Amino acid sequence: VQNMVKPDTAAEELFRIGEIADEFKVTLRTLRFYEDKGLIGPKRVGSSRLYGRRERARLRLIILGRDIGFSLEDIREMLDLYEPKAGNKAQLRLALEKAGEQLQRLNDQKRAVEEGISRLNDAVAIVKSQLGE
Amino acid sequence: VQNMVKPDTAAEELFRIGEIADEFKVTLRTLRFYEDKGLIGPKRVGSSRLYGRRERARLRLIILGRDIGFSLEDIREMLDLYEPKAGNKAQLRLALEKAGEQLQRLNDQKRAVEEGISRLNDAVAIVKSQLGE
DNA sequence: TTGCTCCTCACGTCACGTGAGGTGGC
DNA sequence: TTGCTCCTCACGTCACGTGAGGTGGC
Repeated sequence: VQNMVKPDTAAEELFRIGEIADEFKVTLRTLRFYEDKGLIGPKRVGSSRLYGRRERARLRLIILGRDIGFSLEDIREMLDLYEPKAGNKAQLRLALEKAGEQLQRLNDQKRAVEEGISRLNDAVAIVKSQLGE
Repeated sequence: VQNMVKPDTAAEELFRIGEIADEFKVTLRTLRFYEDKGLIGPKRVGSSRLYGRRERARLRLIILGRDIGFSLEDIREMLDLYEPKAGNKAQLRLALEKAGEQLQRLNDQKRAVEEGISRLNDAVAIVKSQLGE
């Protein structure tokens, strides 16, 4: 029979920068840059970086936010929302306000992307007919 | 009775840089930058710039492309598609290829934006409940 | 020893932002 | 003369890209 009891003192799984870069499809430079800006703080062994659960969770949010058009500074502020210490009411209200503005921008962006898709499709159709296909 | 005949030798309507900036919601600097990069070429009267129909049409496409994530260099190449001289078959095929890749990216981007919208909405709901509203 | 992966500077790039200092015509 | 709008440099900024030159352990 297998042992049903696993010690939760099991060491956290740690990844090297190259593995993280592959996982999130970013460059090493990008990961170091985000660290420089205070967005993440991997552990160190010697001079090498090691990324755990917390850093990977933050990275997911950073990259999502970045792809959506947030500045890294905005993202840094928002990340605090997901940290347990974020209990300050005034700060939460501020985050709500920012989120509202961003939702507006996101909807605008979605419309722009959709318009772009349809325009590109139109252009492709025209070019194809010009090529006689 | 009104005159039904309008001379089509009527002077083209020309706009100053400030008017164009308002219309397209960009800065003067942006318009001068695009000119510097060869994307537009307004007429000059003395040192002042004057924008006609052609420039405004190009600007619409430039800004749409930019908002959608094209580089200005990509946009410059694409603009040639809309110019009458673009008859070269090889060039049209190349544009088709580029358009296909871009459609792929646009669809990815649309999905990212949609995911961002729903994540932000989720976060807003959580924060609101924490604030007891 | 050779490869691989990691490291730290540090300059380059892209798309503008932001003054500085000045001209032109209502 | 004062305001307004326009002009040309030219340095700054943001989010990295891209080497240069070097270290560490399988």
